[in-house]
Amino acid sequence: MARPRTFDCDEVIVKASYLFTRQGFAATTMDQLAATTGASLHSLYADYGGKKGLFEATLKTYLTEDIIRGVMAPLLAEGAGFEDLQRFFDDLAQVAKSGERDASCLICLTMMRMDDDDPELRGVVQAYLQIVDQAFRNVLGNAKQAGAARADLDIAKSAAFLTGILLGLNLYLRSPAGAERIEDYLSAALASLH
Amino acid sequence: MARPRTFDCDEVIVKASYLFTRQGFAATTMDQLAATTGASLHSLYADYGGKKGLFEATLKTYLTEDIIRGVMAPLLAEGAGFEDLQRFFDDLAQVAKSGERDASCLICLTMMRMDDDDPELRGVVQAYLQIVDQAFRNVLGNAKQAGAARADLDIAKSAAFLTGILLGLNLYLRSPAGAERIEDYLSAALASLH
DNA sequence: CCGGTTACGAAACGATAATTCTGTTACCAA
DNA sequence: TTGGTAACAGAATTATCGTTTCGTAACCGG
Repeated sequence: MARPRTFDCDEVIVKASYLFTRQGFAATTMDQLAATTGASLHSLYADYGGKKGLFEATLKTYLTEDIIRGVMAPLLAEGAGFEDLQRFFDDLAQVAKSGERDASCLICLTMMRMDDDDPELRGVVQAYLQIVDQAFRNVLGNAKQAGAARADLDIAKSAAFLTGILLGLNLYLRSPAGAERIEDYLSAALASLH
Repeated sequence: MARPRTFDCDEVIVKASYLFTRQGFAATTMDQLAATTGASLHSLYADYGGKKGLFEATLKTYLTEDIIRGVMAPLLAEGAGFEDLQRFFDDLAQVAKSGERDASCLICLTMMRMDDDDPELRGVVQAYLQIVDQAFRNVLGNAKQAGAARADLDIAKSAAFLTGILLGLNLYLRSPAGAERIEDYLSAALASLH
């Protein structure tokens, strides 16, 4: 009945996510977004209401797809244990070694860049922290039960610790610090749990 | 011989530092800077060449005054030991408890927000990381020598670890995570060194 | 008191970028 | 084929903000 879109809706979010992560919200223009996503400026406004709306949509998709279904999935899985945590950290170290600056997490970037107290963004960040905390609690709880961790391990405290380690990694990745430094950091963090 | 300035040069940097930390570089306007610092727009341009120049001057002053002469001084002092590190972390926890969002470090914010590879900013960030590393190495070295730390403690690795802890704290401070979470994080990090 | 130097204040400029508008084009159901 | 819907392209609009300019005011040595 009508002219079909010449772009893929999912692709828009993926490409936008890339741009926002690389350049940040402020430095990314609507023209760039239109050019990179393949959608027309008009369509972006029609679909998302504006730059902010597009950003929020991107952030939410990033949280569910990349975080929950992606990197965090192995830790959220039932029965995930210490070996999964080890693999998780090894993968992160691998990322650090590859030297990709835009490998850092879009939500962590948002955390650092949020100016005002935007309730929408704040909500996504909070959801992110909750998921991460849940994942670590899961792993630590299983490890404790399996005897892989100290019997006196404080689950809540250690989860908060690991969450902070993840946040620290994000900043480390944006810094001029070398990959060895970051590997040292991660291995020391993980070792402290044993 | 000429009309005297109606503002204090040092004050300009302090106030600018506050604004930049709170809102970030992009979101802070020259008008705000002029209004807050008390200097006229004209004078800001005359003295610093522009927004970027003012930011760089602010960053450098922040590094020397607030970081080197301020928070890091006790750890850089000759003979600084574990008890100084403990106090350092306690102070940070205290900051977290006070709930001041703008307590996070301007240089860490810059790290996260740097878009392009500005050599000027990159230099300051690198200097910051070096100072922090040096401080932690100093403390850890002294602690090891005094027998307060394990004899097999890897100084370089542990310093990289503590640096990451500091970075993580900065992100934690900007997040909606509560103060208890952050206290748990810090105490777990410190405990892991024993 | 005067002249020169410097800072102030406000208005103006120019560029960038978000948003809106308008005319045109592509599809598809009837 | 045709009419209607929806997307496209790009120009126009508007707002924001960094930067510059300019006339005025304040200070101080002589």
